[in-house]
Amino acid sequence: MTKNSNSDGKTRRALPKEVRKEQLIRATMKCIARSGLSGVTMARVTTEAGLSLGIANLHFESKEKLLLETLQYVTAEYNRDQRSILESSDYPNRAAQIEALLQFDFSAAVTEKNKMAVWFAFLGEAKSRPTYQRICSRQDSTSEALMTGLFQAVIEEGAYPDTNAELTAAGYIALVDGLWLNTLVAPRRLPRKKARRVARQYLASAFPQHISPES
Amino acid sequence: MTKNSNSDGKTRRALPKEVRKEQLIRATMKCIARSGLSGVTMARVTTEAGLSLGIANLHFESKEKLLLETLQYVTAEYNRDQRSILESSDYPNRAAQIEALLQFDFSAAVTEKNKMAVWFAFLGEAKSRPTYQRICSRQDSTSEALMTGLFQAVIEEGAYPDTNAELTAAGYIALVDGLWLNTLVAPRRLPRKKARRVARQYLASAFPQHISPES
DNA sequence: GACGCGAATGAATAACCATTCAGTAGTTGC
DNA sequence: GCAACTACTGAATGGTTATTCATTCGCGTC
Repeated sequence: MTKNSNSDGKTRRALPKEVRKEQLIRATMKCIARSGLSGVTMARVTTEAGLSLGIANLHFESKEKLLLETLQYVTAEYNRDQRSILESSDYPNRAAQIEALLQFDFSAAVTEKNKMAVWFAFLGEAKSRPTYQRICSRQDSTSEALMTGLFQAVIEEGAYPDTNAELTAAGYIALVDGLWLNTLVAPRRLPRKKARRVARQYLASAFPQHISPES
Repeated sequence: MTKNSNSDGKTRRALPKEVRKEQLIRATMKCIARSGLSGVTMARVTTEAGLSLGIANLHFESKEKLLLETLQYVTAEYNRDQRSILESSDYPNRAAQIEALLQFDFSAAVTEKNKMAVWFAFLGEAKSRPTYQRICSRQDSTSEALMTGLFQAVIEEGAYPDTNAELTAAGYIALVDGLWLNTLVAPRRLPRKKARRVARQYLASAFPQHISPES
């Protein structure tokens, strides 16, 4: 065994920048979930990470940058995975693609408490901070356009003359945001699976020939 | 003319507690909208109100209480008016009642920028602050139950065997939240009237015999 | 096993901000 | 027009917290 056991942190240990950064970002997420954005202090974050006070300023330049990178960490993953579903041409049909989107949006990984807390903490401040706003806009033009395109194709396939793809996509995006928010704030009242059933019912009533309201 | 003209504030003027409190609450709303919850300071609030630093502690006991009363100010009005629509028996039929709900949720008064900013600023912190959570839960059991009851009655009237009142109500509540959020953060992408059209489409596809998808 | 480098520490610093309160001025009653 | 009272002011206070940096320590190299 080397002098620095990797288990618990009695001994100080030099580690590559990337490892420390991720460690601090995860600690920041926990702090935001536990005490809100305004309750985040450098002392709390570094204690949570089991490191010393100065470390956050060493790896990130300032608290502001630590917060920004934390937000980016959460959104980047979501955007990447959602994009890959929307842009894929590997699904047997469009119904399966929409189904995948639904499963993804309410998967345990996406709706993880810490991530949702970070997301909405920043959204709450987004209106007054252009930087947050830019990072937060997961429903950016591209994603919304891709989704509208998918829905339009489904509408043509299924002959749903009364359904408007653009409004349905905007609705789905907003509905998911709202369901996440309600699930985060009151998981008792709206557990994840119920949230998914609600979203499914939305899609089923827009595209009855493609999506069934049950499971 | 008395020594204290009520026009501009050169002269100091004693006013009843209620007037000052409302003045300070309005200033707080503006500050939250401008700089976010974490950017609110007593100095900013009192400057915005055109008063001196100490006044907020005089009328509210602490900053925390000022913030709490600001949140209550915003939610109380919403809850009162929404309740009165849900509990009224004066509508010619249930379709009109739902229509009123929709008009109300996307009226200019309800979606006013300052109010929405306050609402979501607190929601962003709600998970970690039980007090905020309690005040914020507009979708409290009672309202949700009333809405579910209304939808259930409509389902029976219209013979929509595949529609689930409970899920539809939960969905409407979440959709409204999500639409508000998107409208607040990116009014360009989702202007108020488009948000209303999205919500209308949701209700129209759940209750096609009662609500039409167009205006 | 000593040298050097970069990672990590945490006491000290400085900025910020809620709260206090002694003083000021408007208001009311007589 | 004079008290007595109340609303209001803002400089001073003290607590909190981001940031700095001199020092410590681990680790690879020779």
